[in-house]
Amino acid sequence: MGITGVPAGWPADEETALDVQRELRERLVLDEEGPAAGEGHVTGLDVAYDDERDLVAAAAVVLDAGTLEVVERATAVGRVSFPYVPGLLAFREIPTVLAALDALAADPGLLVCDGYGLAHPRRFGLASHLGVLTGRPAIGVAKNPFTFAYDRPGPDRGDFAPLRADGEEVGRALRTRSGVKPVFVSVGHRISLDNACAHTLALTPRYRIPETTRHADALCRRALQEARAA
DNA sequence: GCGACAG
DNA sequence: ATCTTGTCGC
Repeated sequence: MGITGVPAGWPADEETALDVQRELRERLVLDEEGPAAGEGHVTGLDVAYDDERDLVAAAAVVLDAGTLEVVERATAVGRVSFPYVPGLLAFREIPTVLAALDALAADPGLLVCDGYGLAHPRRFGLASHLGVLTGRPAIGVAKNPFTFAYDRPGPDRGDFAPLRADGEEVGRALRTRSGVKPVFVSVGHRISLDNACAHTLALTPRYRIPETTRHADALCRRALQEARAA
């Protein structure tokens, strides 16, 4: 396994990235229910950075949606492809994430991203971008509210409050653990918001953060450490 | 113009 | 994201 280079033609400046975002947005599919929660595979994706050494490590962990047991794991190490710019996170994370996904032999099923999908300034966050590029159903589960305002959801697991933008529900602040800060769920591609929330609850039997993300987070950090040593 | 701002 | 020990609580 070598180091994945930044793809030829990958946007290098914000203006170009915004153009690409606008183009890909047209391919977003929002009229599908998506796979049922608890069935098939769910794949967690996450990325760790070392900007000092210009290194990025991504992890993809496939789980059995019913048992939440690990089916397969893959990692990829690459070069930083874009600076962090709120609203353009996908351009920073996607090249290496795609490399990790390509290394999988199993069917990824639903892609679970660490970030947003439709709940995005231009309705095309990381989860939507990755969904369109792979053609797969995808959801975004973020740990922070980004720029969206929301009413405090009820105190129990399963309670939620809409994330609104221009009067429309672009996502939900969903309580995955009673009495604990909610997570922020939004549709990425080819799935409904209700179903995205059902999947998120199915993935959080014990912790606030989905099992998919927890596995991917631990794995990409380990991969980054190994890349530093090499 | 000044902050806020997924990871 | 990342820099970072101990510590309170179930």
